[in-house]
Amino acid sequence: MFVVATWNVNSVRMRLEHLKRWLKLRAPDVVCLQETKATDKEFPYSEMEALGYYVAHAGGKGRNGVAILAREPLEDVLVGFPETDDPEARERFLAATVRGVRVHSVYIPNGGSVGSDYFLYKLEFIYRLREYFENHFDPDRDYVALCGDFNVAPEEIDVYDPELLAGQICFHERERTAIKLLQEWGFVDAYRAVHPEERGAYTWWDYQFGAFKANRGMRIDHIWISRALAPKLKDALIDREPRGWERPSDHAPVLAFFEL
DNA sequence: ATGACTGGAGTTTCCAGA
Repeated sequence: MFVVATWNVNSVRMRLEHLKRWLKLRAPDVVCLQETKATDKEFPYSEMEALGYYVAHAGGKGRNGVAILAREPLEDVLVGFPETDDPEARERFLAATVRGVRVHSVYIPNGGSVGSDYFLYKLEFIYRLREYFENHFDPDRDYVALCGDFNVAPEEIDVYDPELLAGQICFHERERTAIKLLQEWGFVDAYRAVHPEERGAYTWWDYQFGAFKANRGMRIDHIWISRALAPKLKDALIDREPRGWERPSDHAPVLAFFEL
């Protein structure tokens, strides 16, 4: 089995013990991390290598930051969108090839408040992702995985209260339209493919309001795979366990299991 | 009705997160 995971750790330095514990527990082959909140210099390379992982990291000071860990060497590492020189994208978009799969660790901007400049940047970022996949891959031939914190819950069943959250950040119609267009390039949502009807399956819960205990959350972290890769998918799950550990990330990891 | 939590920067308070 070839196991691919994604996890927004909300600071790799604050979460280092959780990350190490979880890597030993689940032993995934590939892990995409987001919100490492670390410069490349601050990233704990040696700790990951000690656990048997090769590492690619692209980060900055204090915010953002994405990484890919893999048990095999990472080939053709790409930082940021290849056709633009958006410095922020260099902390939010990282790609590498592992076992013939082109893996992307992406941290789509949160977007701040609906209608702000930052919200427009979020939409633009999603449209640029669509263009990138259009320009570089064929969804019916290439093994592509898009993993990360998308900051968008695609469907009503992906949020705890669709009426309350309609029009709010991460569930606004414009975000959902953009993310749908990205998916229509040729991606299959791994978790939803395995659990098509399941409600209450979330990957993020607010630190406040006892949200995790009450399971008031949103499914905003995803592993999307190209149609070509989809027949190899055997299982997918959201690992709620580390969200219950002491001083956790506010996100839970998502895992997808393949027979390549 | 409002706030309620966390991490980081950098200063003792603010911003961003979602």
